[in-house]
Amino acid sequence: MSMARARPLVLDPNRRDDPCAHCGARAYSVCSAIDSKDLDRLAALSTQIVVDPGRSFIEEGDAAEHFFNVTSGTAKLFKLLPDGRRQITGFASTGHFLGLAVSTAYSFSAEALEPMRICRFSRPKLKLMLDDFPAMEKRLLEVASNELVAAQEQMLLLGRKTARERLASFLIARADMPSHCLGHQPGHAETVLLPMTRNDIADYLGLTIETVSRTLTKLRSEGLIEIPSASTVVIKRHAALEAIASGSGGH
Amino acid sequence: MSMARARPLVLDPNRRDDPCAHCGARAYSVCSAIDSKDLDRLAALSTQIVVDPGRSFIEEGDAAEHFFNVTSGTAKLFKLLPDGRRQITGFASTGHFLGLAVSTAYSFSAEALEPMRICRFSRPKLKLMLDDFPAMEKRLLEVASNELVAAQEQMLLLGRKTARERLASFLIARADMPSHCLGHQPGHAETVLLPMTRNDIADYLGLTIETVSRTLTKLRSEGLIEIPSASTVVIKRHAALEAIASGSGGH
DNA sequence: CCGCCGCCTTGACACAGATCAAACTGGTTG
DNA sequence: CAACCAGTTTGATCTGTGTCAAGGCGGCGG
Repeated sequence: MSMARARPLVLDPNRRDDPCAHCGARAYSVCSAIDSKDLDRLAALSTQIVVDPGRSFIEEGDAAEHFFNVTSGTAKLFKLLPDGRRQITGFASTGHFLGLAVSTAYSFSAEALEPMRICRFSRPKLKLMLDDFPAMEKRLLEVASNELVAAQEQMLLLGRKTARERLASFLIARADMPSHCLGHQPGHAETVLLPMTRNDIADYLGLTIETVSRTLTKLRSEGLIEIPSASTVVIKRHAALEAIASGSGGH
Repeated sequence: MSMARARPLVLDPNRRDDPCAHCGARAYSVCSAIDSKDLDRLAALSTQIVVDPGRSFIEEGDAAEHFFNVTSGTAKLFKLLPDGRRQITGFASTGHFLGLAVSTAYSFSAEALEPMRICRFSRPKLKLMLDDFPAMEKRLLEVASNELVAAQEQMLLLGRKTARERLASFLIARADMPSHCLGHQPGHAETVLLPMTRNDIADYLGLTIETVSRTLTKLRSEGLIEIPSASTVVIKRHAALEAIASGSGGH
């Protein structure tokens, strides 16, 4: 490839050189708090890893030795009960920071849905570095606060919304997702891509796969959405769907 | 009172002097990150407020102008749907820090269950002060991370546990609560006090009041708990209850 | 001390969503 | 291109929890 010849150093596999400079997630991630001139110090702490779909890279209960920063792709984060019941607590895509759990063990598992690139940091080393970069600590607090708000919203969904409202909320949330999470323009996307299976959606929304399927079929038959393929939903009536999602949609 | 004469300055109502020094929550709260010598600066930013039971002090959607630190008493934190369905996302008692929401508006409401004393800070002023005290920022991140873990556990409960498991989890969590949340010795308390109504428990666990009542009655009839009064539960078989809570309790 | 009122418990029944079962679909392999 | 397979859809039935309704209990004020 001609690009290989134009920038040989970058592609040289023996040189782990300046990964941040070419990181697509940098602008959206916690790293944005770090000055360009200090990036090499951050880069020195990081290891780039690749995770294939279906592969886990965090196992609930394991010693929490690393922080992770998703560079591309999507993962599902989940907790299990001993009999196999599963709750997906979120999906992590480009820019997402993982591993905030305070204790010494991870409190959830993470598995790739799509091919992923992840930037991995030694936990103790990054913690030390945080002392020198309060701006990054500030950014982490911001991120954690945002996740907390999202978690509370999800509790409302799981505790009090109907299946119909849960699906509507899920689709609206996906459609309103920041553009870098999947490369489309900002604002509502009317086409929503679902990299996860129906089973994952069910485990995220506290439902069964059959209820998810039936409810989507119903929304389609009412003209609110179209489903050109199992992993693609087109939102036809965004406002109506939003009304359902918020709990003021009737039925 | 003789104490009044011994320390007249403290009790002088016109002197808002050094509230932190006598704050019972200090050791457990984010303030523990602040050196004694800097406490006066923190105290200068704070206003002590008292909230009667049933009174709200945070209203979802209102401009987020303050941070709060619970000094004594307990509040319920909740979100509402337009038709009145309610999800309680947590209970905040002594030492709890509130108001982390990033956006400009609160994402939940808070209402006192018991008489409360709260330490209130101006949001922008405290944020400025954080720049000078990275230790406090670190502490806040710790707190937020802990809450995130708790929120994920609650999602598992709301999405995947049965009514029986939810009640068991709730009672176990209350029994294992840090001692400063209600003044008993550390470790399991076998006597659990419930300052909230059955309705609040129901809205916290994503159930109805009737199901909460019936399920508690059932646990009692099985000899796992006793219910000397509506607001007191005595755990008779902690291990068995824990097994149910974790999802490996049979039935 | 009595009566009221809010909260809690208990019972009978209904229903949203779970479970069990079977057929369909689209992509992949030999 | 046929057979397969994982994931999805659809159908029939069941059930845990919700809903509606009727007491019971305990604390507070008069």
